[in-house]
Amino acid sequence: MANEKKIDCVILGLLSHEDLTGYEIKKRMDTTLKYFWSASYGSIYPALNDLVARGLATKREDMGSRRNKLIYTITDDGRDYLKKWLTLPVEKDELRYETLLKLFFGNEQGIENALSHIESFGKKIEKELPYLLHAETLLNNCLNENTAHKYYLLTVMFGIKTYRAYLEWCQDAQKLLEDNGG
Amino acid sequence: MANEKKIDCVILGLLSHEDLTGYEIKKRMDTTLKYFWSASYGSIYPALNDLVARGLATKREDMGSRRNKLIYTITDDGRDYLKKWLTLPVEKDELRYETLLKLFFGNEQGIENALSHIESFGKKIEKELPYLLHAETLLNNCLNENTAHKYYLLTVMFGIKTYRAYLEWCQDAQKLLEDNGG
DNA sequence: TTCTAATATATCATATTGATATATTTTACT
DNA sequence: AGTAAAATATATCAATATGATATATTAGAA
Repeated sequence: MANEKKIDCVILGLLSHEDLTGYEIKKRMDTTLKYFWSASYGSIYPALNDLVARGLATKREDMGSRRNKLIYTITDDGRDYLKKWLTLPVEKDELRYETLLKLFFGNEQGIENALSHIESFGKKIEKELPYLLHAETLLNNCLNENTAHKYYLLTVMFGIKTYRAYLEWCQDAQKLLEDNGG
Repeated sequence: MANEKKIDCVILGLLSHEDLTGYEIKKRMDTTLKYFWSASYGSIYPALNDLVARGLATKREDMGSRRNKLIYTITDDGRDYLKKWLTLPVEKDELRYETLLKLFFGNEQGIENALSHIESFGKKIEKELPYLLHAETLLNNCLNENTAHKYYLLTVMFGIKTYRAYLEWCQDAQKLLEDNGG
């Protein structure tokens, strides 16, 4: 049981919470998980077919609508597979920030350009932080309703801590460039 | 001039500092850049050939050794390409942390498992932080030698800020799970 | 001298993205 | 009631990247 594809594990994880369509899985990725994971339709739909073929999920058509809606459910084997993966050591935590790449090579364009990238970065973070703070409040208020909530809260807390560190860094970085300018 | 492949930009960025072989480029990736970017041989070598074909870099054999060593140099066109890319807005900053994924779905395995992933994560960060602190000291001591140094320092400062935030989060996360356990 | 680690280039199956095509259904507006 | 726009939903594909591996040379240690 090696070589677990991450996309399989994420999908099974989401299906362990509730039955979902491929489209809904993508939405979860783009809202809840986007702070630490992402995936495209081009990986989600093939993975769903594959999970069904391997007996880790089942597929049914939604009879309640005329729409071509395919709802996926995790099987017992799928849940075992997910549980097993959860115990395996983490293989890779990767940060891939184009902003830092542009700053690292920043000498080629100079200070104004670097400052503008730092400003854009800071604005993006400032815009997203309120959503994390809101999520933190909500989760703190319903922590005892469902044991799963504290695990969601963990990831939200991570986002808040790092985003605040990012904003502090923006200030330090601006200061360095301005004091050390020309 | 749209659709710049990131691998092309990173390689040109490294070549803007000094002439390098593909192997040396990979080493830079795995040491200096690894905190915010990565790339494999499978993307580096084809990209180098492509850059030469497009006139953005030149290739020469190292005559000083019998080894099959190919040294790459950035051209004026390559430098223009890099400079242009540096002014374009950042397209994507992405964090992809398997640790957070396993924690998000952590309810399926429980608290002990989650705590063990947090502990591993914390140890990994504690191990890497000294290298960043060392780099910070070195760069601060030679900031006026080369204008490029302050740009390197910017990325090191980012690493230190975020790694310290990670360690704080580890403590908060452990506390939450232990207080809220069972 | 011989073994190991580092240097160096290269390829390839597998995996993923990002963009796009297609079609239906719901919502908002007139 | 009609219709335009937005959201829902599945799917595919070229371009790209990874991770593993093959191959060979050279430097340094024992």
